[in-house]
Amino acid sequence: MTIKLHNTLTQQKDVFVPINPDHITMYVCGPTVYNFVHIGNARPVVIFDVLYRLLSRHFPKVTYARNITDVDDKINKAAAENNESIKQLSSRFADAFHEDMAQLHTLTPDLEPRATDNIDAMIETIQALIEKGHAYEAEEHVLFQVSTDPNYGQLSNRNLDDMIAGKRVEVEPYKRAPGDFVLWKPSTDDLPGWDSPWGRGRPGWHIECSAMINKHLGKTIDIHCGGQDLIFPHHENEIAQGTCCHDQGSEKFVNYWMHNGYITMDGEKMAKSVGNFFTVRELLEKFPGEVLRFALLTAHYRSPLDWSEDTLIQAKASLDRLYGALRNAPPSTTDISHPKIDQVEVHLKDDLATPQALSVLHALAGDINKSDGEEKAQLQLALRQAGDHLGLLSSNSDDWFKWQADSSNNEGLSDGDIDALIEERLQARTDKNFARSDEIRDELKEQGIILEDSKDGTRWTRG
RNA sequence: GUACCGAUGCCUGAGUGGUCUAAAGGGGUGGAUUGCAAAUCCAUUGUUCGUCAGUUCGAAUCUGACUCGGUACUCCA
Repeated sequence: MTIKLHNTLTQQKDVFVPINPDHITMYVCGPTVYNFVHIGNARPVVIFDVLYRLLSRHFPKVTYARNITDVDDKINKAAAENNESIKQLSSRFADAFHEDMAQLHTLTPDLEPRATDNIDAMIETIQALIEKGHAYEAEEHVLFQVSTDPNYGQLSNRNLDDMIAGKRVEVEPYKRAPGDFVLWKPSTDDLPGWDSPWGRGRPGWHIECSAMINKHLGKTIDIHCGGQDLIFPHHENEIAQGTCCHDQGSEKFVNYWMHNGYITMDGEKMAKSVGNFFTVRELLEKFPGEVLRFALLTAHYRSPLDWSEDTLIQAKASLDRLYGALRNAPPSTTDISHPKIDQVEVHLKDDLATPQALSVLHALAGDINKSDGEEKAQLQLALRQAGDHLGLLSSNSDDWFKWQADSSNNEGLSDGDIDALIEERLQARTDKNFARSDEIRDELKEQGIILEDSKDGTRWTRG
């Protein structure tokens, strides 16, 4: 019954014990919206969507928050280049992000706070940190003084002495110690800024999450998720801010920290800065979103997942098999119980073991293909429901097999063209004119259309 | 320098002391089915888990060394 989650704080799988079983709180670090997201950015969104679905099945209320960072130096730069406001730029890419994530069948978070809507909360948090002696002003900046937090380094399992200060980036001269990080920084007139007790400026990167969690979810939340690359410094700094701003500095900020592994390309981390990435948008031109989602779930979320064309081809083939088992399934929304649905749940409750959960889906598909009648119908319902636990198999199976890349341009045969040719072929077959019949089938195959004859007629698939 | 992760069969990818003669899918091969196909079903393929030592009655799983690759200490999911 218990749910186990890998907690970066303890570096092991822990039994999930909620703060309040009647209301779970989870927060996922969302995108900085200055361009289209790549498939690596999509991984946490899909993975923690599975977590959200799981928690929602086991607890009466789950509040899932995912922020949108809409002020940041990369945004400022991009907006300036386009000669538009950061609001215009960030809104456009936030919309694009929502569209892309919808294609991946992810559920909408309950809250989606934006940084620029929460500047006041950030200023309050910074003020509290100054009052409690954890932050100081220097040259119009406000900095967090890391040495005042004895627990600093707890999440990333490192101590300041072991880190080589300024190894890769120059240490600013106004810092008291190299590890101190910016809470607030001044803006010149040409940059976005907000009035504050320290002059016109803008927030540092880490403060928004701490402040928004505090404001929207509470002092201590159950689960905080994100990519591994956020462990340090982002999440380490969030903990420092999020605990030190409270009266009881020892109050926990987050009970369970979950981090997903990287998507790699030829073994190397996919990253915008490296340039080795595919945007979700371009991948969606070639494959249905569900294929991307499935591919992201084939590996365990903490393992690296190497991305290639073959990854998608194999994911598509697997989904074809599952949807094949659902063909001619009776429409129904009835909740049913089946041991294999329970098996899926058992795997998901074990730190989101999605690969094992997917293997159960395949077992169900095999059962379906070997059964018929009422038993088959029941098994199909079970597969639909098991798939729903993973956010999969919600499409109509006929639509699935007729999915067409680039449906906007009219290259290739329309559904009507195909049906007409099948009609002609049927007549040829009735006449035992197999030469003509096979000719039509070969023509269609040239166009990527695969035919399947059965006693109930001929159906087709875009391969 | 410090901290950390990975290396599994043709491919993707589970498995962290015995039920592993390694899940599941993809791929290959043979058979059933089909006018022929496709889909489906059945069978089959891979004694093998980076290397070398060790612990153990027993290791893919634990320990040590090594090799290779990657990550963090910059922005990053």
